[in-house]
Amino acid sequence: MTILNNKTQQSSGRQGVTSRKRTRKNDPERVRADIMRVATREFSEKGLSGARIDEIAEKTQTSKRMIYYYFQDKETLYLRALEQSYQAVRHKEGELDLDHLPPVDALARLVAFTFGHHISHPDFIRMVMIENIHHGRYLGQSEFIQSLNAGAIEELERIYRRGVTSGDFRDDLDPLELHWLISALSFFNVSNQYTFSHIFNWDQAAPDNQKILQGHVIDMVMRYVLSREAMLRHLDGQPDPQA
Amino acid sequence: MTILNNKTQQSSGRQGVTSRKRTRKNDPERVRADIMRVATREFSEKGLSGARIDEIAEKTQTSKRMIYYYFQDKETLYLRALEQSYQAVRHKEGELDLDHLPPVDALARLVAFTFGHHISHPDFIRMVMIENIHHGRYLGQSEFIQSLNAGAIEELERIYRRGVTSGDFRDDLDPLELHWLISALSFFNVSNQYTFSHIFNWDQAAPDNQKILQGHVIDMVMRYVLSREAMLRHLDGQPDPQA
DNA sequence: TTCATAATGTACGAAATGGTACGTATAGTC
DNA sequence: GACTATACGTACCATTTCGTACATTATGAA
Repeated sequence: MTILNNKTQQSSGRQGVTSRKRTRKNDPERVRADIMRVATREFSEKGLSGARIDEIAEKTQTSKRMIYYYFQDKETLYLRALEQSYQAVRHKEGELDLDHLPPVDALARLVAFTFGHHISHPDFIRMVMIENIHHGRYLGQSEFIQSLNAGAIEELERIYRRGVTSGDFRDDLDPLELHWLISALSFFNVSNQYTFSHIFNWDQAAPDNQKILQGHVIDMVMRYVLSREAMLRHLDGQPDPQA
Repeated sequence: MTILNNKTQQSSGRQGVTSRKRTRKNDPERVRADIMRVATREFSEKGLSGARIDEIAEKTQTSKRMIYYYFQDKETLYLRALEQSYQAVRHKEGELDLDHLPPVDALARLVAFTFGHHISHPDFIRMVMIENIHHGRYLGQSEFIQSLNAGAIEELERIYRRGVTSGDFRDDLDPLELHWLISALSFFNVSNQYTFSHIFNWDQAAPDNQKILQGHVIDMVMRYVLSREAMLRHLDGQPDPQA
């Protein structure tokens, strides 16, 4: 039972250069954010059951005690990490500034952005995958995420309506279903890159191939949405007359 | 140290109706298959780290000992379950009998089948999701899976080539990339149904909506693959002249 | 200054969990 | 029937892992 009792004089030797005494600084916001940052990475990498609270604590500036102080238990911590993941990828409306573009260009750009945005946030993708493995049980508990994403398709809706009005787009599509199609292609590109690459011995993540796939996705969506007339122009490679 | 030693006369009371004595029957194949069946379900439901060997053992007719006897450790068991999942969904070439159909019809049918096939095998989808969470580390160890899927796109390749020859399809597509597009749409439909349904308050799994989505996917792929001429026929709703 | 409350650190515990030691039974071969 | 390799069961162990008891310090208000 040799318990070393080095309470005093035991300094982490990291944050205090001037004061060598143990002058603890209370900084709840920082501690919370620190935990969240580490937890999000751990959960997204290893899943809810794979992540270890002790490991999260170690990678933190603080202790395991604080995790349970700010978040009741592992599941709550996971839920908060999930929420933060969703929040982190949510881009502000109008950030793309698409409303001034002709519908055809606007849609092409939105699809291109969505595709790239998914690539830029692999840990978000992983969190969503993990959450789906859990049948969306935790997401269902979060009214926060629901409200957050409620307006996620407003931008697409505006573009689509403009396109229908201008005659560039067919008028029989549902923006939600269109969003589903775009999401599917963008999501799969990140989520399944490992298995797909392995099985077909094809380096899907290689920049060249990513460019090819992005081109396919954009073109595929455009061809699906364009009206008959716009499609003919598209097939003939003619520029948009409005441009 | 009270150890109850009820070795004899301790019968599970399940499998033997006639013989009341403990007449154990050696049946390696059955034991192995039993373990595999349970393990596959457990892993696909809870992931590699979430699944519990003890729980798998409990749901088995046999004991934990046997799991380690036939499979060295948890990871090997997972790998075998992964392999079995891939094997289970692999359908035989020609099973669909598409080669006698005109290319346009054949492709539409292949897409429809792929979409439905994914729906019919949710645990396979889950295993693939889980494996991607693990960066495809285990799949990489299995030459079995790779050889299994090598010919997975041969059917699509044949159809595509026929379509190019007949003039129904454009000639600038790569069958592998085409397969990627079809897979993405079919996979996402199962993998992300929980989060997507929740976020947009839309019951994606409802039969009506599944029909709608399947229609979108088929039509989207067709529009992407059709040649200019075939596209015009398609847009005008005219039947395939070859039919 | 006093005092209450929020914030933090250390050590520990109970249960879960992957894996194994050890012994027994089965079945095919000679 | 004797023998041996394979198949199988029970109890157990070492470690991991989530979570907490308990003590202490910081901070702001009265």
